[in-house]
Parts: sequence; C-alpha cells; structure tokens
Amino acid sequence: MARISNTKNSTRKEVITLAAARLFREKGFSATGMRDLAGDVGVEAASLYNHIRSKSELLQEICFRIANAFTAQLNELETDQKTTSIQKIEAVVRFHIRMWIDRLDEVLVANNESKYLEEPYHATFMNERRIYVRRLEMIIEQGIRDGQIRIIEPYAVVLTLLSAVRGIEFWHRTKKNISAAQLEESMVANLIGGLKK
Amino acid sequence: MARISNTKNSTRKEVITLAAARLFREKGFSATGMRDLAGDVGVEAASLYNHIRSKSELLQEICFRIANAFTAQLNELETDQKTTSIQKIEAVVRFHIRMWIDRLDEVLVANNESKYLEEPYHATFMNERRIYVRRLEMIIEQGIRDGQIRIIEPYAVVLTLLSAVRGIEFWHRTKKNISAAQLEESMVANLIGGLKK
DNA sequence: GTCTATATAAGGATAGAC
DNA sequence: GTCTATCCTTATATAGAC
Repeated sequence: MARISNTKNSTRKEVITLAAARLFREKGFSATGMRDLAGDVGVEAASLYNHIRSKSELLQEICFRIANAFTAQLNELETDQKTTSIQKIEAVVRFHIRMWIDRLDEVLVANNESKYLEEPYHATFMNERRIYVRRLEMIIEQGIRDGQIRIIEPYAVVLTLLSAVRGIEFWHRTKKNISAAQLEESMVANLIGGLKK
Repeated sequence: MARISNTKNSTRKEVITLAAARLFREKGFSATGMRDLAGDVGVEAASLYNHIRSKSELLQEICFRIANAFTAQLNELETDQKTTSIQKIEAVVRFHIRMWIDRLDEVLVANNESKYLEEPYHATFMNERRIYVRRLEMIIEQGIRDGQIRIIEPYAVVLTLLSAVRGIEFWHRTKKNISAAQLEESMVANLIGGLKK
C-alpha cells in the first residue's frame, strides 16, 4: 500500500507551503501569523516575502494542490471501463482514506480553511468541489441502474462517503490502538457493506 | 419528526450567543470581530460586555451546550434496556443527523472551533468527547458479542458514523433537491445497511 | 536573500458620561 | 444598559540597508 506523498522538490517555497499547511491546520488560517510561520521555517517574517506573494497565496497553493489530486485520481479511474460502479466507489473511498492518512495537514486545510480563499479562488474551488461531487453521484446512479447498488439517494450517499473519512482526523491522535490498514478496511467494510451481520 | 430546538428563553445573552454561533460558523472564531457581532445584534461593540464576559465565553457556551445535548441523549438511551445494539446505534445516528439539520451553526462551531477554547475548557471538552466515543464503542462491542453486528473495529465504526453526518453541512446549501427526511433515511440506510443490493 | 525598522489597519476590551 | 472615545496589542506587508 504505497504512501501518497508530495511529488514536488523541496524548494524553499515548498518548505514554506508545507509548514503553512501544518500551522493552518493546527491554529486555523486566521489565527496563524506570518511570524509563527517564519519561526517554524527559521527566518524573520519579512524574509518570507522573497518566496511568496502573500499569506493568501499559500492557502491557494494548498487548497488547489489537494483539489487537483482528487480530480486527477477520478480522471484516471474513469478511463478504466472494466471496473464496476461498486469497484469505482470503493477505489474512490480508499483513495480518500489514504489522502486523509498520508496528507492530513493539507487535506484538513482544504476542507476547513478554504472558506478564507479570496475571490475568484474561493468560487473556483467550490465549483470544482461541486463538479467532483456530481461526478461521483453519476457513478452511484449507474450502479443503481445496473442493479448493483441498492435504491438510495445518490447525493446523500456521496455526502456520507466523503464526510465519513474525516473521522481519520481523530485517529491520528491515537494511532497506537489501530493500524492504518485496519482503519481502512473497517471504514470500507462499514460504508460499502453496512453494519449488520 | 420533532425539530430539535433550543429550549432557552430569548434573553439578551441568548440572542448574542446564537448570533455568535452563526458568525463563528461562517467566518470562524478568530476572524469574527466583536464589531461584527455587535452589528448583527444591533448594538455597539462595547455594549456586548454588559451581557458577556468575553468572546471566549461565547465559544464556551456554544461548545458545551452542544456537548451536553449529545451526552444527555446518550444517557437517556442507555436507560432503555430493551433496545438492541443496532437500534441504539441507529438512534444515535438519527439524533446526530437531526442535530446537524436543526442546529447546524452550533454543531459546526463545536466541531470546528472548539480548538480555540481556552484551558481548562479545551481539555475538558476533548475529554468529554473521548468518553462519548468510548461509550459508543462499547455499544458496538456489545452488538458484536451478540452476533448482531459484523466483526469490525469498533473504534473505526464510531469515527465513521460520527463523521459521516458532517456531510449535512453541504446539504444545507442545496436543500431543494432532497428533503431532510430523505437525507436522514438515505444516510441511515448507507451507514447501517451498506451500499450493496 | 535576509535582516531591522516601520507603515497602516484592525483586533479585544475598558473607562466613564448619560 | 448603551453610548463615544480610547488603550494596548497584534496583524500583514513594505522599505531599504547589507
């Protein structure tokens, strides 16, 4: 099970961006100061501006990098004509789980702090999210038509699946009790197979 | 299906607290100014301090009111010895769904902004959450022992169930397409019964 | 590319008149 | 209980020396 990691080189800007992701996650975008960030990176606040344009730019970088990762995986998945709807949904859920496990800081920022994006970035981000949800809905609809998925509201299913994996945020604090693999299998079992024996 | 509403009288402080919940939800705790809040309530910022002690106190009020609501429901549920584990879990999930539908502002603040609680309130809040999760785990464990629930990691199940309902946040923006009742039934069906036909 | 110093704005909260 | 005026701190970002 390959860990999903950042493919970018460790440029100065990249170091700053990942430090920002961590701080934005822990303290929130608004409560994170450029002095906090500079301290973590090891420079004075003013020096940051030789590498980035603004605090907002860092948020944009983080949010769209994550949005693109999810969209790219879905694109790749949909080129495969042989998988069934259930298999596609399961693949999407597993990808989300791994992203929440491997890239928690960035994923949480994209989820919780994207509201601080300036226009037009915020509108673009929300629109991309809407389209992504719609594409997943269509996979569910296809599965219902094929008789593979029970008759259920596709929109509600997508909301449920995408939100369910957010529980991983809390798992990160108590990793010892259960492994990443166990977590993934249990979540998939619950979401695809239900609880009843 | 009774709507879950606030039982408190509409005192001045209550009006301020609910306005704060809405602002904290929309803009985040840190980005919400006392001048914003005062504007929504219809007074000057300084006047707020005749009713509240601080901005932090408002956050405490919101977070613990919600925590208490969830704990109270679970207490009530556990006094009933006749219900099965599956029925108890379903009742908890339905209660969460209705809280997310009926009291979105407060529930979102308790989820996303509780990290801004000052000590010792933050520690207390997190501890109460931990205990609540543990109590739900025990219901799952009982269901597994009874052969009613499939063999699955109880902790992962609880994280999944509690997070899944957070999708309701997005439903609030597009209510028209699907009713609250439909949403509730689809979510319960997915979480308890799974997706496969 | 990093620093010190600073401009400019906004934050929470208080004092004291009415 | 509400107001105006203000204290004090902190915020993002820039200017200009090195």
